[in-house]
Amino acid sequence: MPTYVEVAVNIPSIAGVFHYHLPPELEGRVRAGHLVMAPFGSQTVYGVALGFVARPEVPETKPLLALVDDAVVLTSHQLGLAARLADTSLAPLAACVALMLPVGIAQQADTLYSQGEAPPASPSPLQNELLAELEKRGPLRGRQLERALPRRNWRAAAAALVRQGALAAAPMLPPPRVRAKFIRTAQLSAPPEFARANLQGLGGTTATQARRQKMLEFLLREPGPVDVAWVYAESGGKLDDLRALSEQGLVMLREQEAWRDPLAGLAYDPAVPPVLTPDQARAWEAIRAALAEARAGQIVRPILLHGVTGSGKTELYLRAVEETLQHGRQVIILVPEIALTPQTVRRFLARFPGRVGLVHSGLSEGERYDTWRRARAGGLAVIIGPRSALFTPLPELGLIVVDEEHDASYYQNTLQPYYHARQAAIDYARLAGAVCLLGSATPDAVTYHHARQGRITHLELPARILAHQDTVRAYRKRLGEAAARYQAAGDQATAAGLPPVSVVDMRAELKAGNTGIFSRALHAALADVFQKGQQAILFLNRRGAATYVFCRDCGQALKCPRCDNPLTLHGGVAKREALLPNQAAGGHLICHHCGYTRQPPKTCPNCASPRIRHYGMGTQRVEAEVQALFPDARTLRWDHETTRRKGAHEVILSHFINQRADVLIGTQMLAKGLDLPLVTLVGAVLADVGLTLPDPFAAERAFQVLTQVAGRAGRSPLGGQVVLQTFMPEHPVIQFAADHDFGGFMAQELESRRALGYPPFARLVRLETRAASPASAQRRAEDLAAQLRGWMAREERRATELIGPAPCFYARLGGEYRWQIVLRGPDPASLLAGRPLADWRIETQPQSLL
DNA sequence: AGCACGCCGACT
DNA sequence: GTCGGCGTGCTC
Repeated sequence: MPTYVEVAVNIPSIAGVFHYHLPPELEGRVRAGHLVMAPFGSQTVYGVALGFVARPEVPETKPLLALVDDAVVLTSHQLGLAARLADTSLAPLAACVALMLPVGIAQQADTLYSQGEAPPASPSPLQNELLAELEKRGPLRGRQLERALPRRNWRAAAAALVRQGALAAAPMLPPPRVRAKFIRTAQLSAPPEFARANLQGLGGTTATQARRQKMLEFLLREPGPVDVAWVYAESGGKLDDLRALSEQGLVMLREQEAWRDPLAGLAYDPAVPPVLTPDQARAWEAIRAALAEARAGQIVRPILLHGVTGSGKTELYLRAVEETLQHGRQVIILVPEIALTPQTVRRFLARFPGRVGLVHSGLSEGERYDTWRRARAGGLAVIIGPRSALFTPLPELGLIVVDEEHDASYYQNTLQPYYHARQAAIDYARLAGAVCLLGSATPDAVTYHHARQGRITHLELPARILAHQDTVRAYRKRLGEAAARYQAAGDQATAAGLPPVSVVDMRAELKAGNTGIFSRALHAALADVFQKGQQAILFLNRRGAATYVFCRDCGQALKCPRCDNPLTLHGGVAKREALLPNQAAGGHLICHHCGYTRQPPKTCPNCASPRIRHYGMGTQRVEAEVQALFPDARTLRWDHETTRRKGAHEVILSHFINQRADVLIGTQMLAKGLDLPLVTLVGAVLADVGLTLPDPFAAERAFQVLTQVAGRAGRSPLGGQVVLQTFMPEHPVIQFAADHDFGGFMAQELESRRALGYPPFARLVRLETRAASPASAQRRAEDLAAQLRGWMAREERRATELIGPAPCFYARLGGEYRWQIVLRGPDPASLLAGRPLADWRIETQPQSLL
């Protein structure tokens, strides 16, 4: 009676799991979490053993072919997390398992094509191209042919040729792309006295003799095994010399596994932990207690560490890490994608030298693999990285930190599974018996609500700590300013207020005859900052900017007469003309809720002003304006265009931090947790952009981005100020942001979510389809809506509501037309479990309905 | 993902 | 009559 194994095959789009039996040679060797090779249809694939079953689902099973690696690729907790992710995201289990495999370890199967014996009978042009390609390049894999003949149906052409015998096709499984790296080491193997006695008579010519002598002398100084490359460098010798010494019994040659360490060569100073403020000390007690409870085997609630920018959250992370490490457990620290600057990492490196592993997109495949392997072997105790770092295998996970937990980069929406790393971290911590620590200055509405309800432990750090005493001292010295002008700051931990925010009504500017993009107040503030040699940030909200249509006299955005949703402009004018009078604009206005369409009006329906504009300007435009007004100011742009190059973020940032520019002009990226000491002015060029998007999460996003960007000012004893320019000065989001009133904003936002039935008071599922024509997308959406209504009726789901179908806000993406259906209710995802919806894009925790 | 099977239109 | 388009369904 053979053993049956359940396997998730490494083809992410395959929904099911499959049963195999163990051949005799693998009996007793395979465990859950092992990477195995299995026959699958006509191909051979990699897969992950999930566990054993007593009785296979099918009468005939095939045998597993091989065990790829003796160590498991997924820990038991990771297998649990994969199953949980598959359940909650409705994605195939194989896709969730694939998420946790290091890139390159499990290649996907392919077919190798080579020229056949028989001549092709009347080949088509495509077949000739295919054969010519093989003639030129030799045998090719399917993936290579795909690239050589993109978007052509070469597979059918190839199949016909195979039938004729003009082409040979063989299934193949590429070997894992990454391998451990080995280096050769040398070590003295004889007692030093013996080696010294043998320094003469090492054979060969005098030159050879001298080289080998040098080698021995070097090894006499080095106690342990050393990389042979060093030995060569010291002696001018090579492997033959070492071999000769080895034969004489003087030297031992060995192969040693080497880690490719991305942090090698990064300098840091060990740091001493500072004294905690009373707020920090209180929070720390709660965190320490939770860590102790978790170690005692209790399930502990996640913790929200809620503190304004600069309130000392990072120090608490560091203490929690230290405490966890002291008990022999490991830590994962998730950070937003962009925050992975040396600035962030250095504090952890300084505190835990040699124990920190860094995961990020800039690593080579080999470096990433080695970090993964080292973590799995227990050689790294702290892993820092973006959302994917959550899936680093660790033998005994004790703590997961999610820094800036509200950050949008924790949500994956490009590939299946569509999941939120914050939720995954909470689930994973529970499975692994670890503590999950969430930190933010502006927590997500859902997190915040749960913290208020007690489902998450809520710890607050209300006071700000002054930072950057040293930088500011240097600044004062340089400019010779009287230090007395600033309040004397203590050596450590002095409370500092949040910067004052002024709201500028751009309608009044217009009435006063100022038609420029900067108000008089912002202009004066910029002049002051430049004159003092300080720095400024100009923030431009791009989200929704292109379609924001509003009246420049009364500030009203145009709304749908049927459902009061903001109307959006489609097919409008080119961006550079966006601030010209309306007659230049074409296109039409659409409501994305109900489909209402109209021409852009000539006058404002609210106040009859003819000055209706749609807004659109880029960072280039702002930069040009600054240069025109302040010819001496050095500008620096930080936007999508200037950061496309790898490492560009770091370059721009260090440029600005080192004061090689006076003003940084950028988009959303500016809002991330950057620490820019000399910035004393933040200007939001048009703060209301993004408020009028037809999305239930628009207000929260806009508030977050404004609060975060305002927090960039005044992080030092120099103080600072924020200027928000707006056409809607009375809008609550602008008001709450200006008052730094997170609690007030959230109270109102949650009340409105409750009234309208949005998360956290209901759950949403977003189903999206894409098609080449709008009509076919619409038809598919309507067909599914009918089907969904049928299922809802059959299951008597009266509390579940179907919204739509409607075209998505971003109705065209990559040449395809998008339509969507939204389900809302207590548990709408359960309606879809197990349904045949493979070609639909389904998000169970949508972060936007655009 | 691959690949077979099966059903329709346009070529030798 | 066959080739080849691609829609559907299956792989333990």
